[in-house]
Amino acid sequence: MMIFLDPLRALLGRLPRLEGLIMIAMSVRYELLATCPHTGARRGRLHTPHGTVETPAFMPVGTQGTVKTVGSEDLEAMGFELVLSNTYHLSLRPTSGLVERMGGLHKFMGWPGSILTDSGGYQVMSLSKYRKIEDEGVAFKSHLDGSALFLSPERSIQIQGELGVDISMALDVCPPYPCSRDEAAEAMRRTHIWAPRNLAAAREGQAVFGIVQGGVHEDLRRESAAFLSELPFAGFAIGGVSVGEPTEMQYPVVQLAAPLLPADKARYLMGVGHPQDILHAVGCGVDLFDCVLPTRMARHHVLYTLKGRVNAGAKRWAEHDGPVDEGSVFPATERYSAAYLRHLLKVGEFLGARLATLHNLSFYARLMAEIREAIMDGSWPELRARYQNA
RNA sequence: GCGGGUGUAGCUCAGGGGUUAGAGCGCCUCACUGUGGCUGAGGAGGCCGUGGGUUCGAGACCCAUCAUCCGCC
Repeated sequence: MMIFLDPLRALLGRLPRLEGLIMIAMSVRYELLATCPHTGARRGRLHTPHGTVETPAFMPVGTQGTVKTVGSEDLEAMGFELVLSNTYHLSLRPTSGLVERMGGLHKFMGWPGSILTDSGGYQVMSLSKYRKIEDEGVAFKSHLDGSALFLSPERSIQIQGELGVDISMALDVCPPYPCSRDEAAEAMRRTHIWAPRNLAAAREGQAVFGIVQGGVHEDLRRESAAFLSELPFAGFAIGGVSVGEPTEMQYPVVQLAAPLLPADKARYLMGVGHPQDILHAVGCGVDLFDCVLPTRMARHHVLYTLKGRVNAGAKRWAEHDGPVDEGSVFPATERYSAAYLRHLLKVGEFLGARLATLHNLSFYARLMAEIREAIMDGSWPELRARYQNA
């Protein structure tokens, strides 16, 4: 694999905009405030053009420029400072050009906080039957109407620049699980070839995060972390996890990769996860998370509680005149009984999905707030105990 | 009151003499990880209205009865 590194470094050395890249990285800056006395957890701040993100932080997923069923005012009220959106989906509809003409994604969705966009790398996996990967980029056939969309690293970064987001993710190749070692190595190779091309395509002030690949293979993960760490990314992500692998295979990857990433930059674990997964990863030194679970589970009638997930559509709630989650009543949902929520969910009313989403996002917001607190005051073991059934 | 129809799973209904009675919806449990906006996988649940009869054998055929629907007085 080392055979790929030298030509890439040579290529990087010839990039005309390399000097500017150092400045670009400064538009997003990570500030370390404290480390946990019990684990490798880090308490920090991520400074972006749209404010400060207290870390560790969770990003609600807003693929189509909206966190499904909730508004930007709701996200603000729950205390979120950073949301995730998506290059592939927004470039199909309404197109990045339209968003740019409307003043950028922040203004378009009425969101004053920070935004990070996935590059389309995840769609390389999730929409695998609609695309073909080459070294030049990924040729998609739109899942909507079959029209062509070519995402190269340059194009993905350009689109994210037009969207005007705070953090652009590098286009990578996210392999599924299970996959052969050869597939994982090939995905990593392409991700590495593309890494400097992503950086070179960035506008002035556009922060780009690099993504570590390597599947479940220790040597590949080491190689990927080492390779990417030498590039002037504004932050680093661990990709290619939460793609179907069992928990016991995900944890060692995080444990290995997180500490290998530069300590002065933010570390982002993509697509994770369950509350337990987040607690584990924070303990390994991860600062940022995103996951569809709280929002998708809500639409599937499942609420997160400290006692575990609860099916809020179950019949046992039919005449329950109190909240589903007795222990934690969140402001957005406290006035509605479990009986009413169940009714809304069962008949498919939008409000049901919205209330469940508000509940789950509030749960995740509180989890992250308590994580940040526990790192500072040393109460990490107590926090782990509190969430052991969540 | 007369004539006709229908009674099978919580609901709507298949099955019209031959192993252990089925479907859709509903119900229950589990799954969902950088979102293709209610998906997927399992499971529970029936004295086939009631009582008699025919038959080796009845959810099915016969008689009675009850319930219910439609039409006519």
